[in-house]
Amino acid sequence: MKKVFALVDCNNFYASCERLFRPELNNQPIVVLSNNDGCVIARSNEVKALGVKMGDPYFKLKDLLAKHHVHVFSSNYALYGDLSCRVMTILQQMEPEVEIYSIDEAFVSLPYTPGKLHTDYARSLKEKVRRCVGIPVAMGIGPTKTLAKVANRLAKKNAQYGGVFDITDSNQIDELLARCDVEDVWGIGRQSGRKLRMRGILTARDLRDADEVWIRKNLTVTGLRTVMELRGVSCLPLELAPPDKKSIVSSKSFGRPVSSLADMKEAVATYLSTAAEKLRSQGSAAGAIQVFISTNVFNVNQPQHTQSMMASLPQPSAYTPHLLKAAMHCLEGIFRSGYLYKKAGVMLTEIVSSGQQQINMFGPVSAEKPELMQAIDRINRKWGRQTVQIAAAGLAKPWKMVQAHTSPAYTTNWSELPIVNATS
DNA sequence: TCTGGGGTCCTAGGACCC
DNA sequence: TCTGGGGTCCTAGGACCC
Repeated sequence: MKKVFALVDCNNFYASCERLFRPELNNQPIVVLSNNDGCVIARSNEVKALGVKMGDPYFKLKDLLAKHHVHVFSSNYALYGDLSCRVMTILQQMEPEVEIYSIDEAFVSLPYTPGKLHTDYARSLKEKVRRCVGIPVAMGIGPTKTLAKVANRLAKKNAQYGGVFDITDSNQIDELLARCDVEDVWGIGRQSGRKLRMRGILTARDLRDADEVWIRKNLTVTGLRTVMELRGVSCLPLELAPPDKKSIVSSKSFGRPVSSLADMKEAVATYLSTAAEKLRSQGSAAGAIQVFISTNVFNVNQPQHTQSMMASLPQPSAYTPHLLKAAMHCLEGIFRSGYLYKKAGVMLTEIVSSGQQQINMFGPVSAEKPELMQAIDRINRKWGRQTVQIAAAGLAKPWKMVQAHTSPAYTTNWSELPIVNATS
C-alpha cells in the first residue's frame, strides 16, 4: 500500500514546555537558554518577532530581552524529555509506524488516499496531542520526508492553514517550492547553500530541477538524495527502531574556567560516568575512548590549548572503573598547566553489542563487576542522576555548569510537582 | 564576566596488500 | 633508462541535523 509521510513538529518546543505549567505566560515572550545559560536555543513567536536568532549569545541580548520583559529560562531537560515522551506515546498509540526523529519531531507514515487531502486526519491527531499533553504541534504531509519537511514549514508559516499542510497532490507545487529558499530545504546547510547560489540555484524548485551530475559531484550522494526526494522519489525510509549509537559523547562547558588537573579529573570522571551509563543502557561496550579538552575559543586574547587523545581498551568494556582508567590516562597525556580550560568531553567509540565482545588473547583477564554497574544504574534511574556516583567525580564540582533560571521538574520529581490551589 | 551538546554520513588521502 | 593497477582499510575533517 502506498504511504505518505507526515512530519509532526512541536511548535517552539522548549518554550511551549515552559508555558505548560505557567499558563499566564501564554502570549508572553519566552526564551530558553543552552547549558551555562550561554545562548538562545528556543524562542516563542513573540521573541522571534524581536529578531532574536537561534544561537545568539545571551550576554549580548540581556538588555534587549529585559526591555521587552522576556521571560528567560535555563534549559530543563528533565521536563522537556518527559513531555517529549508523552507526545511520542500519543502518536504511537494512534499510528503503528512512527519514527522519533528528535526530541520535538516525529515522522509518521499514513496510508495514501489518492486525490484526497490527509489534512482532516492530521488535524485530529494534532488536536489529540494538544488535549492529552498540552503541546501545540504543526504537521506537514508529503510523499517523501523532505517534502513533508517543506509542507511542515508552510503549515507553520501560514496561519490560514491552521497548523496542517498537505503538499502530496498539490497542483501548486512549483509555486510553493519556488517560494522556499534553497537553504531552507532539509539537508542543505550554509556551505551547500553558498555553492548552490553561486550556481544560480536559489530555491527548492531550482534544486529539484538541477542537473543530477553536477549535484552528485558538488554535493555528494546526500545532495542527490535531497534532489530526488524533492522530485517525489522517496530515498529516506522511516526508521522505526532507533539503531544503536556508534559513538557516545558526553561533554560540557564549565561554569567557570578550570586550570587544575584535579578539577579537570573530576569533570572528565563525571562526563565519563554519564557516557558509560548511556553505553550500558543500549546494551553495548566500547572498544576505545577519546578525551578532549579546550580553552575558550572565543577569548582570543588568552593562550589557547585544544587537544584530544584516544586510547584503545584491552577489550571492549562498559565497566566504569576500566573506562575511567583509560580516560585518566588520556587526560594526563594532554593536560597542560597554565591554561584556563573552558570545556572537556569524553567520547566512547568502537561500540559493540555486549554479547559479542572479542576477548583479548594476550591481555590480562580483567575482573569486571557488571552487577555493580546494574545496581548503580537502577538506583540512579529511580532516585535521580548522580544519587550514587564514583568518588573520582568529586562532590563539590566547582566547575559545574551555571543555570540561573531553571523551572521545576514538574513532571519527574515528587518534590517539584505543580501545586494547584482551589478557591471556593 | 558571559558564545550548547550530541549525533550521523560522506569523502579524500595515506598505508598497505597482491 | 625503465617504476602498474586495483583493491581494502583507516582516519581526519567537513557538512549537516536538531
